[in-house]
Amino acid sequence: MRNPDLTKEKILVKSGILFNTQGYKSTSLSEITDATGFTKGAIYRHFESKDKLEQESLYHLSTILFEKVRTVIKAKETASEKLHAIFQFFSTYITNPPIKGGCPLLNASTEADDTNPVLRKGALRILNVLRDSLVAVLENGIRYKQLKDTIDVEYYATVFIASLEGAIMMSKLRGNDDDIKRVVKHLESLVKELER
Amino acid sequence: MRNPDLTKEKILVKSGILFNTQGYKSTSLSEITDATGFTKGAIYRHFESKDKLEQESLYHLSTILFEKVRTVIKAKETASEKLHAIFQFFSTYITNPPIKGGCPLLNASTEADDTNPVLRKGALRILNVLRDSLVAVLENGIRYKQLKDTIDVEYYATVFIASLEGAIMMSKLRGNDDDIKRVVKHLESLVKELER
DNA sequence: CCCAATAGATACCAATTGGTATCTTAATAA
DNA sequence: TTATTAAGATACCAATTGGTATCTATTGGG
Repeated sequence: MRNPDLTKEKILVKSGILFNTQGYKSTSLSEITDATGFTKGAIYRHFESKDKLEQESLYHLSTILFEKVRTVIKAKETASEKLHAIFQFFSTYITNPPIKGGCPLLNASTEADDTNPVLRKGALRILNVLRDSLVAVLENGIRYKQLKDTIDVEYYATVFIASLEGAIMMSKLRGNDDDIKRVVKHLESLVKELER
Repeated sequence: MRNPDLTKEKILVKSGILFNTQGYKSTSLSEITDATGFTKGAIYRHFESKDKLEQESLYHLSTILFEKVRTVIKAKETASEKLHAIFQFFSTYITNPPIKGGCPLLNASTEADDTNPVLRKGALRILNVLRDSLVAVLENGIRYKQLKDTIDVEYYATVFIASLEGAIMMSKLRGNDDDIKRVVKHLESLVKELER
């Protein structure tokens, strides 16, 4: 009947949804107990404080995100195809959200003011991993002669992430995928220019 | 001595900073009384509820933003120069923030989940005004033969805003302007292609 | 100069916050 | 089967939350 590992997992899943939709500080313990069906006693057995739960929850959200991105990348052969797949993944982010409440990077980053170093650190990690993934795809594309070797990979990785994240914000706000589709279209044309 | 209009203005200014840095729901009335030096009595005389204060505060923030953008645009002649000036304005947003706590659009939009229609509406309004401004600049550029007449203005306005907002998120998170500068560089080159 | 209106301060309210101490119940090892 | 450990529930805590009722003091109009 009892399964502490599963309990912790359930708490992470449910609180992750709440944190990602309502914000970390604005989500109360009682909302988490309501959502999970567990009591405060159970939560504080698995997490030493709410801050720690927020931290682990963000980490949990990011691993879900990375997993999705990684499988999307792995499924394709060439750099262009991989980039195309990543863009496609983001363009369905609003209409078919893999994680409720929008992008965890955007959410955590926005909430992370100077008074919340934990969220900031977590968000920074997501940004770095995401960037490293894109840089790797671009570098491999250059190595295997799929892309021009004059490409500034950091530059394009930055442009890709910024455009996609901004577009997610816009599309989520508007409630449709018009904006993200426009941006993806633009990024597609950008990638075409990078091909050799 | 007493000046109710000034009092209201002061409350809006101070609470605006707090809301924009810490978030709307996470900022408490007591933080606002501490920051303004006024008491709850004063605040509730000018604003019927905290929700209303949040709403008016966001509106106040947005007018500051629009004012800045508008002067930046007005100071230039051609469409390219206007766009250049807007990009420049955004590129100094992190190192020299006109409003503490990052972009009000990004912040309000991220916090505005389905349970906060007031913030959502305010954010949507900012996005629309911003977009309309860019569209107007592009259309005028076309009209006066500065830009190619084949341009999809909505498309480019979206790409501009998404890139800039995403870049602001990244640069604010990283604590430097590397990312926003990269993105602006990219947008500059985009504009070059639009010129005729 | 005084008085009515209003700006703002003070004092309260129930509800909720994160957190803790304690208790019960379920699983496990002997 | 029983004793031990740990999982989770219950009951509490002080502090804080948004909000209100009341009170004081300042203001401008007559």
